[in-house]
Amino acid sequence: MQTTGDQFLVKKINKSIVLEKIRTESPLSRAQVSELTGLNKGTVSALVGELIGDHLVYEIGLGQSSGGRKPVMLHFHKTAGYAVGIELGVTFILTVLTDLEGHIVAEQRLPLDVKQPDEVFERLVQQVRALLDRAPQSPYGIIGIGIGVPGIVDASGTILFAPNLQWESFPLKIKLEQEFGLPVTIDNEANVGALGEKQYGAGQTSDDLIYLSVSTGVGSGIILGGRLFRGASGFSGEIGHTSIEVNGRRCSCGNRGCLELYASEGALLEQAASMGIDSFDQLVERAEAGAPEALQLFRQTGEYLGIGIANIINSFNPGLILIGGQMVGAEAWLRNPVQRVVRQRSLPYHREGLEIRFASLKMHSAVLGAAYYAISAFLYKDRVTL
Amino acid sequence: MQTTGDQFLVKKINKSIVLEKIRTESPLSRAQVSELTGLNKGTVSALVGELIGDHLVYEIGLGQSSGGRKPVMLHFHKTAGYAVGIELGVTFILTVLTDLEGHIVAEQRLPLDVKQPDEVFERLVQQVRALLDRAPQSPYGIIGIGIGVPGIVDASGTILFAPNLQWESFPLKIKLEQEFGLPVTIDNEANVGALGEKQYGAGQTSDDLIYLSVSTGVGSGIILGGRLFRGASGFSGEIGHTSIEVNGRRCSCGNRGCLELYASEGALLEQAASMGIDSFDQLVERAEAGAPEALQLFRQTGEYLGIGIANIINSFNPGLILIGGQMVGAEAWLRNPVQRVVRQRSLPYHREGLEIRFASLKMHSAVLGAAYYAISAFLYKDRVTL
DNA sequence: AACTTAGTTTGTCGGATGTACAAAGTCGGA
DNA sequence: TCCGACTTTGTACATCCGACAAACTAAGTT
Repeated sequence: MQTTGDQFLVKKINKSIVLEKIRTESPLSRAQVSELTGLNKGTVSALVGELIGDHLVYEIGLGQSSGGRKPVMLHFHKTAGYAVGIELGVTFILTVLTDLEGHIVAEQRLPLDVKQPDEVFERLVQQVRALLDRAPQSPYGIIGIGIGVPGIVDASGTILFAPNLQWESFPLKIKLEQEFGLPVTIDNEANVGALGEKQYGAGQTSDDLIYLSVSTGVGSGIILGGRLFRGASGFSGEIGHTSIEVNGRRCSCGNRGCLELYASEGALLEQAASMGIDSFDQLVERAEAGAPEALQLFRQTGEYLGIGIANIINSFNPGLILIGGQMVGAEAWLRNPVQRVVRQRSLPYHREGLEIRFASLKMHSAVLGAAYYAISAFLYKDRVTL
Repeated sequence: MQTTGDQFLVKKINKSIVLEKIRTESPLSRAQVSELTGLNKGTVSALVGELIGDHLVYEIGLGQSSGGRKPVMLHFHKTAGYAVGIELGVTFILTVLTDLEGHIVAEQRLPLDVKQPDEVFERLVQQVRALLDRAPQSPYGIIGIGIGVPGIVDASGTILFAPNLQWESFPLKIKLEQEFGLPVTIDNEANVGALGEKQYGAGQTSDDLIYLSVSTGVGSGIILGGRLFRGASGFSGEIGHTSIEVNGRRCSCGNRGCLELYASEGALLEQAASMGIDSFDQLVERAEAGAPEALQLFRQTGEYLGIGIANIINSFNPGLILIGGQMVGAEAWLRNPVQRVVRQRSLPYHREGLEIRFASLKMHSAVLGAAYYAISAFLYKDRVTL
């Protein structure tokens, strides 16, 4: 039984449209909203009235006249509530408190030296609790918790498998909801990163974008037609485990020649070990100092990354590719080799109108995406998009 | 200015839902439609009344009573109009006339020995004209022409590039519309093939499926969330030109180690040449006779295909992979190697709930998909889906 | 006769729309 | 500087449309 149409549906649609416009393009007057959306002036008036009652919109005062009565300018009420965004990393927990526009009002980073699920969960809870204490008063208070994790998550919010944490079947969503009594949204780190960049970062211009999260491994978040594409079971985007070398090295996943064996932080450090380097930051320092081996290593990584990206371009024909994760720190040395290889290997028509950029939120793509997840779940609870 | 909601939108949505239900699950009574859709009985009555007035639904008579008044059974009026479906191949033009349920009522196949755009276009027009003459009388007559082509098509219906036909920038849609004064829909052969299998063939069960068209090259049609995904500019699905071998052979596309150099009819025939074989059918004959070299060739092709498919699975997490194109003729020898390699190389969670099948419409996937394109454009002109 | 099921009719309700209008401006000319 | 003409903003009100619930008719079964 699918969603059918009735008057309530119509109202939900229109109210969402009005809120969305004000949220993304404020300040706006009622008249401008009517103009921009095509909705009747009276309709806009009524809906804005409700949104003001909902504390989601407020009047900021009079604007400039353009030859007639002065307009009443409307703003999105970004402090009507706050969201918690979490990135559960392999070696850290990053938590932020944001307003409804995704501005960070508090931030905490806790290094992680343990991996046991229950231990980690306890620290996670502590972090969130500390953050909640710092939340300002607001009409709605904390509206939800969003979290990105380094693993595969099913529809019920259970982490099925997180290789780098060595977790299996951990019902994180349910446990967090029980702990805090707040709505919890959870997804793969690459998916929330994609969402973050699309909403607040370098991805705002494109509706068909692929966010590549290049860290220990290579994951991706796929946004098609403006929406996150999760695949049939919610596991889409494991681009790090596509094979680019039929008889390449064996990967822990069972496949051979996986992209992330050649183009990831893990692959990079493995090779850098022979140079006596054991962290990404060290390697970046060397490159900054102009060490040829370091530069060569980055160039090679960029080239492999370009191969993976060309494959994505030919398959998906996205409008934008965003490179994120740890690897954004090496943008200076990666940019050219990536671009060159993509130019060589992708199809000409696909390349037209395509952009390749680096994530602009840097280390915050995922936390902000996670927070936005919670925010959009709150703002558009029963939203219907056409 | 986006689509906003009003009463007309509601009606369009509901009318589409009712028609869709009757079209796909007839015979149904009004009461059953109400039950299945969740729409009020009165609403269904009114909408069915209109659909009957539109000649799209008719009453077939009384059905079985289940303890009360006998229901009036409704049927989709599949002969209210006819659609033309065309597959423009490299060596042939296949045209069909179908009713609105996609049943073929007339079919023509013309071998093509020319490639010049104007020549081909002329023959195409002749074929269509001959088909139109054979169309039965019906309330709507011919409702549209759908066509699948072996190349890249832009949003305006221009064939930008068709390598195997050696065409560039040919405005096929506009020319056909001028010629026949009928609505024309046009898309890549793999995309219409995907649509055909999804609608009438082996893909009816899945909303996230990838149709692999394995013929001279390897293309794909990607259906996500029940809709065809075209990419940012409409060129998605060139999976044949994803690289599976970094330093593999050069491909005409500029890339190296492209999948279709290893797993396509073209690749197969190239290798079969040394056996004195120069057509796909000959190779199949040999395999049927049990010739070890032929069997080995198919096995190898299946293995490479499996590698490409594993990459697709890990990237997209589809619910179903359909193998179509010429290669369906070799299902018997391909099935096992493909399955084996996919089992070895795809991620376990992605493999769960995934099916790999061969296209069930065989050579008709594309024509029927093309016809369905035209049919759905007619039935759901201003449809809005939620 | 009592109960079921199918389908229609009728009145109600919610929400978008168009029109009219009041409020509050701008602007140009005397 | 003042005044009248015109603009723009936002609200009020009557109307229309379509879904819905409930009552009702029709036609069966048990």
